[in-house]
Amino acid sequence: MTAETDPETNIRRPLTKQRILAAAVALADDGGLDALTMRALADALGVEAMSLYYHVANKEALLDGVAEVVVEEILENNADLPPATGPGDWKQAMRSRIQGARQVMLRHKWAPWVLESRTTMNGAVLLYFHGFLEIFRAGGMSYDLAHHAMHALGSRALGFSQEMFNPAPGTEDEGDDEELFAEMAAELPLFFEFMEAIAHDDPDDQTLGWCDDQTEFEFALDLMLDGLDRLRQEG
Amino acid sequence: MTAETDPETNIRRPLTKQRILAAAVALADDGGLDALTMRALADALGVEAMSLYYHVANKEALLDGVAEVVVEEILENNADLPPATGPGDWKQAMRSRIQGARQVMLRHKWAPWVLESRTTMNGAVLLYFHGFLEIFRAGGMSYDLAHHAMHALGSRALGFSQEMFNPAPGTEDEGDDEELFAEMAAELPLFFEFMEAIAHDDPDDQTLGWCDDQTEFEFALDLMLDGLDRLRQEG
DNA sequence: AGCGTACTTGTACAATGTAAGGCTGTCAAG
DNA sequence: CTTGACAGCCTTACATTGTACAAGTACGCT
Repeated sequence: MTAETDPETNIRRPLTKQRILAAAVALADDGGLDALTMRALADALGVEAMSLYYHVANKEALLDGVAEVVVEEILENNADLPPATGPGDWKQAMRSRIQGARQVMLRHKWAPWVLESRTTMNGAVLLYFHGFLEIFRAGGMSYDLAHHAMHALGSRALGFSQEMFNPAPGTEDEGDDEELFAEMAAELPLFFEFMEAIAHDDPDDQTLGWCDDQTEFEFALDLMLDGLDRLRQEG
Repeated sequence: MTAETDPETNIRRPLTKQRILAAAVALADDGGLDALTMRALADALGVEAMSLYYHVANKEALLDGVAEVVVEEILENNADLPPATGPGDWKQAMRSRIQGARQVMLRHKWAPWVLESRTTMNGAVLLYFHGFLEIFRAGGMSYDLAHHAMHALGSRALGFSQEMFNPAPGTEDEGDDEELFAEMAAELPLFFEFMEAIAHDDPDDQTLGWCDDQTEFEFALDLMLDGLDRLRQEG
């Protein structure tokens, strides 16, 4: 099976890094990160595994590329958002961009893991954060506060809050936790009441894991933004 | 090489799950997570790889166990901390426990990755969060607010803020980022000023990655705690 | 036609997790 | 003491993965 000619159009369509990355995203979208192996990716492109290595140094580099594609998707997604004009709307400007990022994460539920496993930045990320910087400045923050703010937001700035103990996306093994809860509730009195009180279901699919639904995400986000705004006012 | 008898004491020391987990932690401590393979672990215990499977279902189960050991270490580490007595000191009680957790994370820099990759909870985690629940209640929070608070704190509750783009612990590939920064600074005007303004070195080894030094951690932590306290007062 | 460059493939290997079944020592019951 | 059963450990083997290496193929240029 050679990939020189596309069987449909019969036109030669050489492999490119872009095509590879796009295929990688698609592969992960249906099948999860585990499905993204070099062989499977090559297969999806009608090519042998080793062919990928001409365009991509190794798998880490591939994931770096995938991460960049995802952030670029955020940038496109947010392209139409109005800029911040001053201290009055910096918070709203941040909020809408972060929500935009979150939309992209909901499209690619594996993306948080890829992003968190990257060790180096890339152009898209820098651009993305540069946008935040503009907003912080428009809001009248010092560089120092802006810097703290970015770190404080952490992964939330990219639209997700990587919580621990998320049942793997796709699989339904939440049952294990339920068991444990029931078991411990007897010994840990508060937990019983607690579990009763907070029982909340999640009808829509706005979840990125255990309890990380839209509501929780926004709660924490606003907590941060409000806190930052207060610090900003204090100078 | 059979493991029946310990060469030193010449006493038979059977494998146990505890010994395996302890060895796993030690292995990861020097060598990182990559060094924690079933074969290497078996080697460290003077045993064959497959012997581990009698005590541990598979590698996922091993990591589950390791995660639990780490949280148990936090619990021990925090055992002596005074309880919260009321609304006046709930924040301090939280703060000291989270700092305690952070100490443990600094001892096991690989632990954040293990914890974040777990999909199910365990007894130790439940105990740990139960302690928080007691504090929240002592502080006069509603269960609902307590619940939000836990999620908002997220991984910070366990002593780390898993930021993106952390140079891998051990390796020094921060250079890549520096390059990128320099490259983009020309096009992104704000960044130049920004980088100048925030340049901060990190003499002590209190870091868990890129900029996640003690200062940043505490900044975000206090932002959250202060915000929560405000919500608490508002009822 | 021939040649060099850009791209692709075939083959092969090492590292890893783990399935399946065999070996061995210990200990209780006969 | 013998016998059997079982807990604990090992041997062998295999599938999956990333990727080194070298040889192959197509295509533009002279």
